[in-house]
Amino acid sequence: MHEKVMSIGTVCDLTGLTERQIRYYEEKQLIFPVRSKGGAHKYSFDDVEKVKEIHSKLRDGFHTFELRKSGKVCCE
Amino acid sequence: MHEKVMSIGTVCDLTGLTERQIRYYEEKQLIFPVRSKGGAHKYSFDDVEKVKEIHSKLRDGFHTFELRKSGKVCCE
DNA sequence: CGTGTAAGGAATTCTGACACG
DNA sequence: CGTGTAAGGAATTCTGACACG
Repeated sequence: MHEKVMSIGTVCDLTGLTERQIRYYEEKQLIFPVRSKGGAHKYSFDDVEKVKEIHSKLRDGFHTFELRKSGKVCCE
Repeated sequence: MHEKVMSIGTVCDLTGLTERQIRYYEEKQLIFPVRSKGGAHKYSFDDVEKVKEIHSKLRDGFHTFELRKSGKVCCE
């Protein structure tokens, strides 16, 4: 489930989050989608799970830089 | 692996076929993608496998209507 | 810090059709 | 029959930025 095949819109559907949130997590290096020819970001099912967990941790009071350092959401 | 999450471009990448071929197999009711809000077709990994097999059978001399009837590529 | 939004451009996908054979 | 292509429109995604706080 680490094949990067879905676009951001699908990730939004699966997680219930917005494009903005997903792109922000990516900007903070918590997830690493691949780029297709046209520049579109492609995500895997693993990424979907990570995004959900990141959002959950943020609600618990954590910050993105803490999540990155702790490796709590870096499962590769 | 039956979750419909990828767009046709990704299916092309994974199968090596063209959009035209994939849409044709769909027109002949050999694969059944779901539609997202915007009208885009979404495919699953199962669909990718089916597409590969359909193409393989066609090269072997079969016709789309035969594949549909025989159920050789209808694994749902 | 994490997220919302308006902005313009670029790439993707869709449909129906003509073509070959 | 199965696939290629040119055609125009609609929906998607991208990036950088201003905003709040």
